[in-house]
Amino acid sequence: MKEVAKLAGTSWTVVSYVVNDGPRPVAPETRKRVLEAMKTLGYRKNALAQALKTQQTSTLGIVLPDLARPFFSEMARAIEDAAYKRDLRVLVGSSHFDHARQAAYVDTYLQLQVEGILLVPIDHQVPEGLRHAFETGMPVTSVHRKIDLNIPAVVADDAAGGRLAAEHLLSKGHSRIACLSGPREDEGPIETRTRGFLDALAAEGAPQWIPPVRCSDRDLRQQAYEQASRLLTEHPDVTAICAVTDELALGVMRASFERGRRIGTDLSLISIDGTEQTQLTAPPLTVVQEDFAMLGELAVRLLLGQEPSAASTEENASHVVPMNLVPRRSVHQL
Amino acid sequence: MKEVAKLAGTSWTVVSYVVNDGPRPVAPETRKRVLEAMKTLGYRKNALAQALKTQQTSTLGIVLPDLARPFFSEMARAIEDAAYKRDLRVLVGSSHFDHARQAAYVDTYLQLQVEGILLVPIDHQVPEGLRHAFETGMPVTSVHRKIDLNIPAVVADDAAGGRLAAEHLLSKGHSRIACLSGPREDEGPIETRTRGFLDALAAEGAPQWIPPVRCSDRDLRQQAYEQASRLLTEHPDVTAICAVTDELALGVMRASFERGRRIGTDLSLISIDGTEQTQLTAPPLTVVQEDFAMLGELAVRLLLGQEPSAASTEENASHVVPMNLVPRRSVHQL
DNA sequence: GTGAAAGCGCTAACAG
DNA sequence: CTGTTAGCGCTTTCAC
Repeated sequence: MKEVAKLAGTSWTVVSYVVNDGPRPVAPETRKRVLEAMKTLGYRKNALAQALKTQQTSTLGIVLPDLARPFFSEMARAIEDAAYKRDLRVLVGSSHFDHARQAAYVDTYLQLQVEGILLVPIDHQVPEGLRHAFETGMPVTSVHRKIDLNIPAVVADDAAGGRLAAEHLLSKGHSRIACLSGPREDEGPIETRTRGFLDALAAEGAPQWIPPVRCSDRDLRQQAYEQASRLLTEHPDVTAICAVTDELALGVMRASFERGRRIGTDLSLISIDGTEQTQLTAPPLTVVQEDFAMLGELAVRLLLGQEPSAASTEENASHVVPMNLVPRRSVHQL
Repeated sequence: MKEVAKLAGTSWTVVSYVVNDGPRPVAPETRKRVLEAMKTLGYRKNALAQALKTQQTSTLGIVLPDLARPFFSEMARAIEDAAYKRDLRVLVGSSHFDHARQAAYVDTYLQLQVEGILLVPIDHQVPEGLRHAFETGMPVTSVHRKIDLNIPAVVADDAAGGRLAAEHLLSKGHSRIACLSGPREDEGPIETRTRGFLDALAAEGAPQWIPPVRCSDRDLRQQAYEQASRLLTEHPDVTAICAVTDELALGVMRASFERGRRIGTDLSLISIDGTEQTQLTAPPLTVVQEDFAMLGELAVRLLLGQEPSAASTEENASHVVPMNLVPRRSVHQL
């Protein structure tokens, strides 16, 4: 900067003024000289120094379980897009479902003076250090699952998701409907979806036919396949399956493929998530789709305090983004 | 820091010494007091200030086309993992195949004084500003495709990938083999794979049966499906298809599903990429797999100058990571 | 073993 | 309109 000032024959203050276009006016003449000097020197402001001075890093930190899983990577993209629009950069880290790593990322981000932390938590536990940071003013919002009554959250309407799936299957005349779900938890998206599904079934006077088939967390994708296989053999008369996540649904597709049951023709399948991969399956999957774009948008708005904090309906400041039924080819009329 | 110093009844210098565990020794007694003070005050070092002083941000910048596409998100994860191991944080941005946005990210990262930039380029063009940065000492490496003879790159052995696919199909007795490829380019991974495939076919005395079917970049996934459909109708006697990317392969699966041709039974399919989603298809896809972990690892090593710069075989400092055949269920013996 | 002081590159009073 | 100056929070010589 000094260099630029010298070359332009002025003081660095003025250079700062033109770089930031303020806060004081600069004579057009001077400005031109400065601009020129910047060009020839290839000057680029040091965002670090600027941040140190202004206390504004224009950077967000994201911690999520696994950057390579479609569900999370679509979330990450949505968040990144929302951030980009607002001229914010994002640091991203995968926790790999490891509490220590999750906490480590939170800590680093704190040290880096991010403007806020977006956490897609591993489970309900609040990472070491995050609570304190939040209470002392660091903006924090949890995404996809709530971890604390006070920490704002933006989650999908998982219960409605389950309900939509159930209603859709019912409306197509199914009654022997199975549900493929994840490990039983106390709370969390998986459980909420499952419950929403089951409740809707009951509400429509078609109570659960067989209990939800549970896949354990370890090696989930393999589990999905195995449990689905078991399901199909033990209950050959099942006519429709609701998979609580897309990955689970893919397991069902494989299992039914191997048993010669054609999805969308003699077995219906619906899943909840709606990641892009479900468009590309054979046949394309009917899904209840999470609105990732809105989720991301809302998450950064909430983080930046640009959202009316719709604590109206919820006990805390959490926002709920709607889920939508996207009919494709995997559900047939019975 | 001052606070901590005061509470510990010493000077901030000493606090710095204990925080960094150096460069001067500290009396165990004093150290304990400082540590205590840090705890009670919840002190966390300001990484910005530290970076400003030391000129070390411990941060890498990544720019890639689309964070949500499995191919890139697996790359991103691999890079993130490699970075995490070395205590480096990563900023990530999606260019969305937009040159301006790609350049914008490069520029921001430069301003943020990252220690290096990892670019997964949109095409062969070197983004505005990147070349200059590189030439003035900023570590830069391009990943997945080369953009410049001087800028180090780490790419997969795409030609070998194509060859492996061809050889595998041939070894299973196929001869009416089609190739589903992307838009024709001058160079780049897609083209290299295609060429490798074709060359191997010729080398094995089984020259191309029909020319590669090209999908244009616009709406690639839809194209894959449509072109595959066309291929199957126009050439019903095709017995094996090599899709040059996983996304293309998914299109083939859908098209063949609709035509009642069972993959792995009466139509063989192999694809190149090997993203995780190919394990979950029905049937699981036989693929030529890119070693993302090694790619990421190598990329950051190269970036940090920790790699012997194996310019031996290549004209520039690019590294080539091997590709591996992963036989699954989608290729049948003829 | 400890402390005072300079300075990383920038912003923003505050004078001129 | 422009220039001087004092820090932002930290590291690190250099004296004590």
